[in-house]
Amino acid sequence: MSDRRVRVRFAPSPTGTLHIGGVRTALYNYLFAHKLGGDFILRIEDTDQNRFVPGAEAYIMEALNWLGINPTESPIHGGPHAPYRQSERKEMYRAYAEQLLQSGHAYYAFDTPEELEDMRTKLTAAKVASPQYNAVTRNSMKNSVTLSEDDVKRRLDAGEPYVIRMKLPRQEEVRFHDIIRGWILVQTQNMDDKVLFKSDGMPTYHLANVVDDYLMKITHVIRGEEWLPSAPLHVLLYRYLGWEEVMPQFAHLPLILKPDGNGKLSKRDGDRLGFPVAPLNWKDPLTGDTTSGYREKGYYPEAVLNFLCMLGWNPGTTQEMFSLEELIEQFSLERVSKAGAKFDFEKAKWFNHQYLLKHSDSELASEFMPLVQAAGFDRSMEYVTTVVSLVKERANFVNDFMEHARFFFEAPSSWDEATLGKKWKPETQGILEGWRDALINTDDYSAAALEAASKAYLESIGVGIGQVLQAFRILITGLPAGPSMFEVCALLGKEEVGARFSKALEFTQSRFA
RNA sequence: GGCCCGUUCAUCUAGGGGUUAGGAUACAAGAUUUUCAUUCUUGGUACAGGGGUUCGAUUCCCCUACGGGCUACCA
Repeated sequence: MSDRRVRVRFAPSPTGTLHIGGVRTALYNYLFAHKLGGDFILRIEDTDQNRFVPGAEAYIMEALNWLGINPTESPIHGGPHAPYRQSERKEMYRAYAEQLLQSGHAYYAFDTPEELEDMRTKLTAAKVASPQYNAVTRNSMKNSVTLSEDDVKRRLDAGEPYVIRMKLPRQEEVRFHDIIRGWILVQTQNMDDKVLFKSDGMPTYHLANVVDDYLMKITHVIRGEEWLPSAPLHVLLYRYLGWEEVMPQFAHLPLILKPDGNGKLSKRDGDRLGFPVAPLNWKDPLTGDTTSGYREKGYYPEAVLNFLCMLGWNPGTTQEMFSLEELIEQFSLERVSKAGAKFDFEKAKWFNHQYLLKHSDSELASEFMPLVQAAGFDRSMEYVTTVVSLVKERANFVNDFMEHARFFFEAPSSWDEATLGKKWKPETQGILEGWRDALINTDDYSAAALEAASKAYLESIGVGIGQVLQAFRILITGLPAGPSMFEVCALLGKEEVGARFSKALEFTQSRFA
């Protein structure tokens, strides 16, 4: 067992978007596999035909690809254990259910949904602590434990719908080791005879999962904590199938919780709180519901990975910024924390800002250029590069650039009157008109020269720059804050500065005179 | 309700029998930028509660509280 090649799998159901918690599970699997030189497998768990959503599988593939954590084996990459969709493996599960039937660890059950409902309501009414289909109650239900062999055969031959249930011992302790949580003990009296094989001929998660992990030679099962309660069942399945020797090791990850209130993070929280909980935009083809994604919001995949990884894991040092390569090198399941983590959207933005700042101005300009063009502006790459260098500090996303930089592309159509009014004094109009003239008469349009010319002018009339700088800014950009005004004017050029000045001064004249 | 898992600053977390309980984000103050942002400095707030064990518990054990997950012919 210990010398087996490490093989892990990410096994989502194609029921909609990939939730951000699922992305983290995929990431941890990926990191673990690469750290140990093993294989990372994507298996699509689509045994529930009712929940199948077209496009969901492609979405998962695209998301993993965007993040750069591609599997080595998958439905589209193929691999030695294909197929990797459970619906296409349907025929394989039957034999294992039969094996369990043979060895007495499973039985046929013919109960209708109404009968099951009945059983549960009766037990609840009788104040039974946990109503379940188990070693006690199965004796009063319609199954191959209570029915005669002939009766069972007759029903099967007649094509009566049935399921195959696991036959759990009445009282037995199941213990297994979880890499993150240590030893877990559960009594079979608290578990029930789970359905392994559904009446539609499909296995349930439990059977399919164990069979596939065995067949695909999975060595470590790294999955969300929501699976912890059924892990003992899986352990028993390995035992009854005779595979205990090669049973994978388990690692149940803590959940990602809502930033406010209680409960695990859900798709709805994203819309409610205004941040994405999915990697990519998604529109449900059935309901038409849309979910926004990190990619479209403007996040870098590296930032998402970095942020997600730190939610529930840490390297034991103070390092926070990690490349994928560094994560692979440093990751270990032992350092995954046990408690659920509340999602911190502010920190996610901070991470993106850090990654944004790591890009060079020319890289950022290339990223920003399509948005510039989409807004209908035609500027050189050189111009855009300078713009980007002036606004990048105050943006978390390239998508935010335009909001800070619009005035570099077109003259303001309005001016921040509230702020202007506060700063405005009777003499302001004259001071600014003089400033305009000074700048119009300057030929050297470097930021340094403009600063020198401006200061010389203001000094000559005995005015401190602080008294009029903000008004100046608003006249040129429309906004009360932004990059250095001398840099702004240098980039805009004499003609544009003069034009903006004149137009704005007309406005202030009529507005404040 | 039952079963299982968990609980260190507002949030993510480090630490793990003897520490001024550390870092990051957020927040606040100051410096720089005569703007904003960046950057720098500083600041405040945390071991859920109660019992043990121990010379000594945030750290180990038990109980309680709280939080979370599961409790389907869903995964």
